[in-house]
Amino acid sequence: MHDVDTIDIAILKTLQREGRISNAALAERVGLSASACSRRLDHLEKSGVIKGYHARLAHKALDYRMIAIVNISLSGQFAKTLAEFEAAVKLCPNVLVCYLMSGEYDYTLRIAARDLEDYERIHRDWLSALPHVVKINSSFALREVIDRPNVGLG
Amino acid sequence: MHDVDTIDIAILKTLQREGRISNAALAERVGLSASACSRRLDHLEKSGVIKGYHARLAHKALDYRMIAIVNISLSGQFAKTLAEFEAAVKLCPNVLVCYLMSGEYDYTLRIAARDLEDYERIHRDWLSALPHVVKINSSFALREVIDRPNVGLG
DNA sequence: CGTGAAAGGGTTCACTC
DNA sequence: GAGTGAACCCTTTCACG
Repeated sequence: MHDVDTIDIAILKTLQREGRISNAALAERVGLSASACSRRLDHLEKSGVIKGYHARLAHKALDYRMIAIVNISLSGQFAKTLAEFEAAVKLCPNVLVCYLMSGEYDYTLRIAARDLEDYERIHRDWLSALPHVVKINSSFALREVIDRPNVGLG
Repeated sequence: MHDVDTIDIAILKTLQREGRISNAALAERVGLSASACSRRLDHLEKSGVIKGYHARLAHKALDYRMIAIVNISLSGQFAKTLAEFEAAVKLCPNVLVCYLMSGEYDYTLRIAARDLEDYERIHRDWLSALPHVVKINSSFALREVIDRPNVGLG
């Protein structure tokens, strides 16, 4: 994909934590001139190492106080079954994360809800209505211990 | 926490998708002057609605190809037990997410690893070594279906 | 791969309504 | 709360080492 050297790693580490830092400040952190840093950053973005930049919002400030982890099993693992389920799940704005999994359940979802009543609505109107679902298992987060955007580098 | 009006929502939606957009471009998107937009952004950051900005990196480009979901139970739920576990888990750089949960297991973790061998090392050297652990259950992501940084706004 | 300079554009004031 | 203008700072690109 792209060779990533020590200075690139320093750039990535900084941008993981401070995604809106100015190029000038970033250059100083990693010990480069602004122009050299700008070129490297451009390269990292264009080669796909950096996939994007995102503001992290306080779910609580936006009145999303609940996080549920939901495991779902489908009636089969045919490609068509999976594709139909995934197309439907992508339409639900409360789904933060969805993985196809090995093991007991086919999918693991992380879902944000305003409160228990809101979750009940999501469960009834969205999750239970998803195609091919045969088993749903929900549990709720009591507290967030860690939420890192990326794996810690070197 | 803070009153968030329609224009604030527009600002937040934009910054979720394009965290490094310039203030001038952001102002144009939401129909404000640059100075008004800058003031609102400042307010959203200082009041804690925006918790930070982060580059999203290609785990694959950094040779992290595996995501594991790990459920862990402890020997008790005393505050001291939880605190000791959490302090230890925060030291492991491969842990992306950790929630204290209701239900069968006490914690759910999302872990990034380079490959199965790397995961085996993490499991042995980190997870099994965490204090008070009595039960570990791992499963692996076969494919990422959804990974949104935040809940979809209006 | 790095530097420095220059042009263009962005950010941030004080001020105004 | 929002807009304007001006000073200042930053980004980007260029020629060059």
